[in-house]
Parts: sequence; C-alpha cells; structure tokens
Amino acid sequence: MTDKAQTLGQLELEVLKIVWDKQGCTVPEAAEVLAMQKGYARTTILTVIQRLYKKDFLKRKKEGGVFHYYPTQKKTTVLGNLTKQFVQNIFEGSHTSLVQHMTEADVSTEELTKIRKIIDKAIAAEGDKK
Amino acid sequence: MTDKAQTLGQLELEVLKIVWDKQGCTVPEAAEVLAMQKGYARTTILTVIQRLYKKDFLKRKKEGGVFHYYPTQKKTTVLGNLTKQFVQNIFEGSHTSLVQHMTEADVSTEELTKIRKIIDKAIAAEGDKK
DNA sequence: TATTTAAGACTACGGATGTAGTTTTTGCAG
DNA sequence: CTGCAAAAACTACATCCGTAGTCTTAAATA
Repeated sequence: MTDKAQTLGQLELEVLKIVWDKQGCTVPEAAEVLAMQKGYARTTILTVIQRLYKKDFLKRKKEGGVFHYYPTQKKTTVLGNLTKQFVQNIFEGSHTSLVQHMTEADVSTEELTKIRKIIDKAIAAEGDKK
Repeated sequence: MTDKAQTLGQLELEVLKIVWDKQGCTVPEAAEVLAMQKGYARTTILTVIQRLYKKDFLKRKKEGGVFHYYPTQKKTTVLGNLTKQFVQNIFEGSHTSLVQHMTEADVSTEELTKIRKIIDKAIAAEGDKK
C-alpha cells in the first residue's frame, strides 16, 4: 500500500515519534505508551499506524508473527520538512520573521544563548562552504 | 455570532493576512486579490471570511451598505501564537530544537546574520528585565 | 487439533477545512 | 416604487484526521 507522502496530524506525529524513539516497534508496543498514558484506545493507535504506513512514513516487516513498524525517514528530516513548510506557510519563507516572533514569546536566556551558539556555528559552516 | 477561537487553516490564514494588509476590507476587496491571483471563486473567499468571523478572528461593520471586516487581533499576536503552538507540538516546546532544524535547511548567511542580531537583542532585553 | 486470544483489517462517524453552487437579501438606479 | 446587480447567506460535498467499535484472521497453548 503505497500512497504519496502528505501531511502529518498531531496524533500521527506523536505516534511517529514513539516509533523513532523505539527505533521500530509493534502496534501493541506503541499503543502501550499512548493508550496507557493518554487514554487512547488500542485501535486508535492501530488506525494511526496504518495511516502512517499508507502515507509511507512507516514500513513494516512481520517478525515472529507480528508486524514491526519502522520509520522510513529520519526524524530530523521529517521535522526539518515540517519546519520548512511552517516557515513557508506562515512567514512566507522568512526564517527571520520566525525567529522574531519566537523571541517575542517567553524564551529563557539560557535557551537564547544556546540558540545563538547554533546560529554562530551555522554561520561559520556557511563561511566554510564558500 | 461568537464562537471560541480555534485554529486556522491555510487558506483562512491567507485571507486573514490580506485583511491585515489592507487594515480592514470588504469581501469583494479580499476576493479580488485571491480570486484574481489564485483562481478562487468569490464565494470561496466569502465562506472563508464568514468562518473567520465566526471564529472571532474578524469583526465587521456595515459601512455604505456593505460589510467591512477588521481583524480582532494583531498579526503579530496571531503569528506568535501559531509559532508557540508549532514549537509545542513539534519540538515539545524547545525553541532550540526549532532553530537547530531551521539552520539545517538552506538559510542564507545574510538571514543568519539578521537572525543573530535578533537573538542578541533579545538576550540584551532579557538581561535588562532582570 | 481445537480453542482462546491477541493482532490486524474493516467500517464508521464527527468536526474542520477547502471549495463552490444556489438562493436570498438589499441598496441603488430608473 | 420597482427591478437589477451586487453582496451575503445558505447549502453542500470531498478530504483529512481523531477516535474507536466490530469483525476476521492468525498465533499460541492446552
């Protein structure tokens, strides 16, 4: 079942994160985390995982009679794409605007400092490439 | 018609941006921009505006026999909230992660430099508050 | 092997949103 | 005052996602 990759709903992302964390897992395993903690029904998680599978965010393999699901993309890649989309849709591609709005929220000085380091590093890296 | 404020779809945001830009406008005015440029039907824009109105993102006033719609919230506020939500949902509230992923996309050195300035300013401001 | 049980598939429903046609209202020009 | 054109309301439909029940299949165990 292979469709084209589209978007990710909130719960879908949550489930996907679990699969990333566990570096692959079965439906019951994922369900345990979410069903127990957040009161979801087991079948809800099943459905979501099946949708992620259809959307090609997960692949699967039968091991010991049970399907094991694995991410098809790295977490970084997916989150990066989500971020790119977000910046595009909300800020017309301006990362600067994003950061501007971000800093207007309550971000701690520690976080800001860490962020600056990241930026510095990125600038340095850019310089190198040239 | 006053409901509780919820979320914003892509097109809804687009329309809202137009109203912000024009600092208030009528449906035909907004429709002109989007209908002409992107091929939307007039009624589509109407519907979207009515939904934004229901959701309290817009208020209206009849002027010269026609409704004029005005934003109820500042653009900055809304975009800020969207950003906050995004960081929450995707990066569990870590702005650092957001920036990390952002820099992994192709961001120009100029943008990075501008961004650093913003961060510096924010850090300075934080220092003041204390 | 027959039965219990866990896993998976299938089906469904409601709300949100994109999208737009059809109908009604109403302001303005004869 | 009346008819017309523009504006607004109403209605509708498809898709996506959250959410989950029910039915089916397959695995494990007695």
